[in-house]
Amino acid sequence: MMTLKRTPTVEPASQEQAYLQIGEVAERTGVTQRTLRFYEEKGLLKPPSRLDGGFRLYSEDDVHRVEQIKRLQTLLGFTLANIKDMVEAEEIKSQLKATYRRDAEISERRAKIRKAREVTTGQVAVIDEKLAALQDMKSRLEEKLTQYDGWLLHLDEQAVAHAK
Amino acid sequence: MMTLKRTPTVEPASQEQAYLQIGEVAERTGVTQRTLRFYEEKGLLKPPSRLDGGFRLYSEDDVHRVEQIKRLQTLLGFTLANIKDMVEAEEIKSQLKATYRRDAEISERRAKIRKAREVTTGQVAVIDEKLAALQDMKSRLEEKLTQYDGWLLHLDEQAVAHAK
DNA sequence: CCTTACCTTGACGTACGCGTTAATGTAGCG
DNA sequence: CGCTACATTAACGCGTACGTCAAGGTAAGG
Repeated sequence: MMTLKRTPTVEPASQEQAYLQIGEVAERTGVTQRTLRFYEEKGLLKPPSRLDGGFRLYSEDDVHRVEQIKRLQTLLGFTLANIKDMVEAEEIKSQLKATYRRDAEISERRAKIRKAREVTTGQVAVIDEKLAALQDMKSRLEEKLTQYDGWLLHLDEQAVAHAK
Repeated sequence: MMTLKRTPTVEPASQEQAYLQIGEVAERTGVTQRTLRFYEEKGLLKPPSRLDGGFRLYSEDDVHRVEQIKRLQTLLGFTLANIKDMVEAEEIKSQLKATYRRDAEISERRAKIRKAREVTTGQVAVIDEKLAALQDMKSRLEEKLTQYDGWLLHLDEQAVAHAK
């Protein structure tokens, strides 16, 4: 009894990344294991490395990725397809860092960066739309609140008039 | 040929509301007729009045309602169930105006208003969360943009160095 | 009365985002 | 070696938000 496998399974060799199994990632991100596999299947998470037995090994970056996805989804209401486009734009960043210093085809690199810039600009535009809509909503709601307060005051007056 | 039923079908008696059939509403709001019936079925739209033949007759208010629903859904990512709660809170406002001047049970009216106030306050809180998340996202993206710009500048320098 | 445009109520179909078994494999403790 | 905790893939299920027929009724012009 009291078996408890509890340790993260893969200790860092010495100063490398601490890898996590799917259960740990699920716990830390608040999503289910099913969801993690689903995201992988849908291309939202790159296929993680595997332990010999086939167990998935995630990095801290993957954890942040998942958190990012969840924010985009639940708070901002993007679809997974949308989010996929966004994270793919992120991939471009990594690609750019990787290809660095092979200075043949500089113009190609410039083009890629420009495209990434355009994508990001579009995302900002979408966000600005949502911000505007939210602020509009908020001011409407605040108007309602002051209206409610006015009514309550009015009722107070009536009550006083009634009591006298 | 050239039959064209085109007129809104129900002319205002003289100064009343101009009522619209479902097709017109669909066109003006950009949703399908199916969606309008679906919203009605789900309680998001109150059952509209009907023409003798059974055809639905919508008011301008209904049109605004639909636009509101669509904003809440597509821009803010609320579910229809959520939105239903919100529009039901709106109903309370109408109810309150209707019941006005039957001053029996003032305290009951006060309670209803307080509850509506609470609901609205909750909605504002949700919106504030989303606003914060969006602003966070936006600043991240803007950081990325300046990073891209930096890279482009860097590439320019390299190109110059290469050309000299 | 016929045609045409517009509407009605079912009712089944579909895409998305996972949930939930089922059947099975693996890692480590005792 | 066996137990147990944890993992794997495959596949069917489900709630949401409609799409898409099907079969037919209605309004108005010709």
